[in-house]
Amino acid sequence: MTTTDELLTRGVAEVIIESELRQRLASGAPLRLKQGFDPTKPDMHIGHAVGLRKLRKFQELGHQVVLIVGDWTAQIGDPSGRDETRTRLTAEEVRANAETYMEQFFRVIDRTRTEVRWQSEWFGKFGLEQALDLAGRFTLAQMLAHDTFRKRYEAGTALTILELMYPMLQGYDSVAMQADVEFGGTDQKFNILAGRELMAQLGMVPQQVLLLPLIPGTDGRKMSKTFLNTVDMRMPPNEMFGRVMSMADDVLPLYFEVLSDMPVEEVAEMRQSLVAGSINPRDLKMRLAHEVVAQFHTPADGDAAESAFVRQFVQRELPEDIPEHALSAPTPLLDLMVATKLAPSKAEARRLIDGGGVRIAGERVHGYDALLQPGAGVVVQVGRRKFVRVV
RNA sequence: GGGUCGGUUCCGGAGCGGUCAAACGGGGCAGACUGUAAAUCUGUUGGCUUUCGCCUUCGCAGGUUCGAAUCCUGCCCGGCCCA
Repeated sequence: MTTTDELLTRGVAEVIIESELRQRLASGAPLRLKQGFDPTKPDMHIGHAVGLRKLRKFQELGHQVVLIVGDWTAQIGDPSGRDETRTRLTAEEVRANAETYMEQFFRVIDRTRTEVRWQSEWFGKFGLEQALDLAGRFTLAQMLAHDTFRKRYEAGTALTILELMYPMLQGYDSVAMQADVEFGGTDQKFNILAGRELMAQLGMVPQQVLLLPLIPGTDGRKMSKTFLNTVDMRMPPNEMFGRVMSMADDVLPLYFEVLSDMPVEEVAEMRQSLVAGSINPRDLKMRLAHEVVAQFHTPADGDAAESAFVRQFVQRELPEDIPEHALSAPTPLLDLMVATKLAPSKAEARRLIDGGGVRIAGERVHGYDALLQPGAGVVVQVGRRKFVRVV
């Protein structure tokens, strides 16, 4: 059983207001834990799982999770951290994305102690009168306290009134759901505090806040779809394993802290060992990659992905699951590469060959004129991870 | 409504009549080194063509010119200033 101390410190960036939240936890009454997600993309990544895992720990202590599907806010687009207005999504796009979200939520959290609510339940019947009332409860000065808004305002880039409404809508969710605690990444601080503000104005007990750290992606920057540096919850095991292995070494302690159940003492030891250089980071990363795959798929998938990784990248053997491509006649290499998607165009295929990135049966290719025979069974390889077997 | 600056290849951002498929940086891809790490170094980054070359691309539509991303006209979109 997780202790309250660990619950509120492990993998937690900030608690507002800690003493109050401790009191409410101590009271023993089940709390309503709110977290919202804007389904702007079909895939969730393991950064999202950080918050979900924390919710799960609370659930194990008997608390109730309320997931808000931000079908309205997704259409505005959270301006936090953005230097320009986001593209607005249509209701249909949002709905389709939300479908896939459900399945992903429940890879981590307990379905039986979760209430899923759509914003359209309350905003769908929101009238202009209510919208204006909401807008009247916040001042421009308050909004400009938000770094993102202030910077854009000062830089003179476009900033719509609609975007200013975003925090208000998210805040209203907390009112509608009577949330006791709201969970979110550190980038959500302003929006979540707007919820506290609104609740207080309406005479409710302001929600407590648990802010979770944002984790870095494969390139060291914040994990985000926009940067193409994510490890997605729905990635196939081998790819997921590989992505984790390509992570920078210094993410290891944080990753173990927020994405594994490794005891905190052990995480602390690991951090020291890494600094002291008394442990090979690669071995730890293998363990992490295994842990991540086991968690989002199964432990057996984790084992399989690990041995496939060792075979392919450590021992440099061919992977087991090479896609096959049947030929009916002798085929020029360039055509084959395009047909099998090893290269997006013949021009790119030539560049890859020039750069020494193409191999046939393990031998580096030098000219463009190689011809592949049907039934040859040879493997054509581009780079270290793209393979096709010609049959 | 008026004035003014601007819309360039994935992104940022040069170019301002031919030598422009378009500098430079970022990102991506490939190679070297490795632990598919980081850092570093190298190459490459519209398509077709094995060469010559051809086609599409610089907000949109026309026009001037032997020739335009570059000049002109109209339109659309954004920033700033004035009202």
